[in-house]
Amino acid sequence: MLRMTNQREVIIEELKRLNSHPTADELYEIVRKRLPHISLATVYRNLEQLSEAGIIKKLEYPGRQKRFDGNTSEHSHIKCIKCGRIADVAVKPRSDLKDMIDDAMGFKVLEAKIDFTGLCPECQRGMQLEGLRG
Amino acid sequence: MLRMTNQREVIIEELKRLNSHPTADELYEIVRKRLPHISLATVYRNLEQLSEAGIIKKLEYPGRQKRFDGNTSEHSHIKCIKCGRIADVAVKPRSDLKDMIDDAMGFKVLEAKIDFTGLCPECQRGMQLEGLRG
DNA sequence: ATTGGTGCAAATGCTTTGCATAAAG
DNA sequence: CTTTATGCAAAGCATTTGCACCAAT
Repeated sequence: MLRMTNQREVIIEELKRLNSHPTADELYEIVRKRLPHISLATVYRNLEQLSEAGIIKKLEYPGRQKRFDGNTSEHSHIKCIKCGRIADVAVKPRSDLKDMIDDAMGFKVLEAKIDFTGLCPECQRGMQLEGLRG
Repeated sequence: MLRMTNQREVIIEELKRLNSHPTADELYEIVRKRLPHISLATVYRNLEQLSEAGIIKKLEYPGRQKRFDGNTSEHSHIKCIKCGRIADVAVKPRSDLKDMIDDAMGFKVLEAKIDFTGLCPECQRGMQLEGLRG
């Protein structure tokens, strides 16, 4: 069973406090302010275990780093193609997406989720500036 | 501009011939039968350039390796959570998914796609066997 | 006392890059 | 001839792991 260590407690606290979706190393930098000797491996191990336990959520998107969410309630995300930032998104009630499949080639469909990508407000501004320059 | 080298030609040919969605190293092993001295780096570089040029498609899913598709026509995929295999999927005509967003937090939505995950026929069988054993 | 957790450094796995040489246009 | 491409080996980056020590139950 999971034991409540100091490290684990601080990792949970800090992640739940944030409403962003940090990567393991971003959270490591935050947690380090309270526990200067914590190891990055500990952060990785805990994020993995805590998401398995359903205490946090692991957001696996294509690209480099995984991101983590302290908010475990059902909600959708949108990811910025430029900076990788992830934001929460409110989605209208919808009919079951799984019904949209006509032919799944013998697969057993376990999950069907909408994957939004876009540009965050910051990167939209950045691109306008680039346009002015050249 | 892209030059047509022997290596590039064989990479395109073999990928378009397949109806699977190989990883870079899987395709490398296939191409190697015709070009034994080709480098894995060449395969990676070409897959990147060819997908930028729209000649093939890069499938970026969470998890370990990227996969590539010689079929560039619009179609959906489903990925097996166990073995990572990707299959094509036929999806019913649907209203614009982008309209499902109520609040995108200021993001400019560029893409909204349905992301299916499931178990491929082989892995379903595998799990039945495991069930009998354990 | 007995697990499970931690810090560290090293290893891993996929992918990218630097560089000298070779081939395409 | 001037790019662009290639092969090789080395580097990169996010993540995982082995191991000796430490701490929670």
